[in-house]
Amino acid sequence: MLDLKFIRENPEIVKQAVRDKNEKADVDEILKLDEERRKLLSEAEALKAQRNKASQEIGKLKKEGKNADEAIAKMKEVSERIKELDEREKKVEAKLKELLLWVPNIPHESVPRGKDETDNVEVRRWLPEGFNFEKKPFVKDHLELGKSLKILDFERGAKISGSGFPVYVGKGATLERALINFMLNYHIANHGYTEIFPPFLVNSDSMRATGQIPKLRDDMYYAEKDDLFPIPTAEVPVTNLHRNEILTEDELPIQYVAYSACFRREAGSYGRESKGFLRVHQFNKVEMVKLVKPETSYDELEKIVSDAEDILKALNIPYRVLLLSTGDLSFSAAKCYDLETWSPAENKWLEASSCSNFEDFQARRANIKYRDSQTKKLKFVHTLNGSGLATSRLMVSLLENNQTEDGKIIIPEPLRAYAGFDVIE
RNA sequence: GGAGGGGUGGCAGAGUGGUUGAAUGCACCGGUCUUGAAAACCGGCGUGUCUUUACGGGCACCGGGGGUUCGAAUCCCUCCCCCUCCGCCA
Repeated sequence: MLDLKFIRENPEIVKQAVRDKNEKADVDEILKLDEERRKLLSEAEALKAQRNKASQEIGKLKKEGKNADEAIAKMKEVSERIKELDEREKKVEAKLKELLLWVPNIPHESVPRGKDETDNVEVRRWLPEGFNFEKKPFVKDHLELGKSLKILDFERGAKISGSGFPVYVGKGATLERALINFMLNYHIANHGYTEIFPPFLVNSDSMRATGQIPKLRDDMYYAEKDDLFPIPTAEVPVTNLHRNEILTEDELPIQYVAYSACFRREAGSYGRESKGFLRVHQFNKVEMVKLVKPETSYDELEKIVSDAEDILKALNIPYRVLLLSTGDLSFSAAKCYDLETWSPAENKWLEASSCSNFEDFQARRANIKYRDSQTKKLKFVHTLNGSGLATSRLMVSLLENNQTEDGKIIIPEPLRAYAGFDVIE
């Protein structure tokens, strides 16, 4: 959420952001409601001041045993008028708040302006020793590998839950678990994160705070009976850990890493990159979340990207880093890098991580502040998160890049101790 | 799911309709004292919002929402959360 005062003072910047992000929030309507609300407020508050004063007088009169009927009758009228104004003000405010939730965050000045993902900018790429993009003739895709090695079962997943719910079998299941543990331990040991194991179902306040609702509501699963949402990412519960809290400056930066299953309806995306692991309704992800002081958040963003890259380097997986253009930038983000891993079978890059700085956009919704030691004032923290990483897309690259001519999978060295085997055959 | 108890400022904890935004203690900040520190003493110390060039002023907030009243932390309704006991259960 943006600061209403900021919108009031910089409507053109906000409108530009709405256009750049291909959103359709009605800034003019917001400004109109804002003005109306303030007008109603000042009128109602003047009357309340009058009423408060009179009520004190009445209290005094009664204490002295004097008659206060006249004053009471007069205030009764004033109270009626206040009630009327309050009701109108509340209606306007509710509408205003609803509209505000649809205003996207403003892209950072360093974000390239563009209409969609085709305008994203490749920042760098990293390729293992001796790697080349030439497709070897024996290369199978992850579906074929999963089937021939009996480590992935999409058909039975579809039977028990529907398409997009893969089942990991045998060494496939173990490898998935090894990958998760490796990534968690790596971030804890080398990057200074504290592990969180969060709830996988959260309430609507949490979903609103991180920005999933209202905009992405249809992409979320929902347990109506209990008013709970299965999380689309650990970002939601972990960022919300400190919702409505005032942190001390010396607690910052806070760095959490969390594994969670992630649940996404992916409504309307059928047929689009939906093969196998490329788009699923449930997947596993290790997520990094940071709460930091505003002045450090862009440095922290670079660090979080590099933390995710370290995993890919350790696993020897070819990847590239993209800086998203305004048109591809998510609703809540001010700046975002994607990490894409190479799939030799698909002959293309696959998004495996997304690292974003939300500045104070989420903190404002979640009401997460800290007290600045210099000014003694409360300020909103900046929040960031990055996948470190999502296993499904990563698994595609991992399997495909490590297959041998005779159809085996060589397990990358760092995962062997976790998996307990060196090869899948 | 059933029965009972409870949610007040950073924390602890008073307060049951009329100068209570809220006693008191702790914590915190400034000062006096001290070579320094501690103790003691003095003073300060919530958030949001509206208004004002500014100083300041208004309003709201005692878990959330609604109601009664001239007036609500205090009374009523409703929801949420926490604790204890019972039931069920991985």
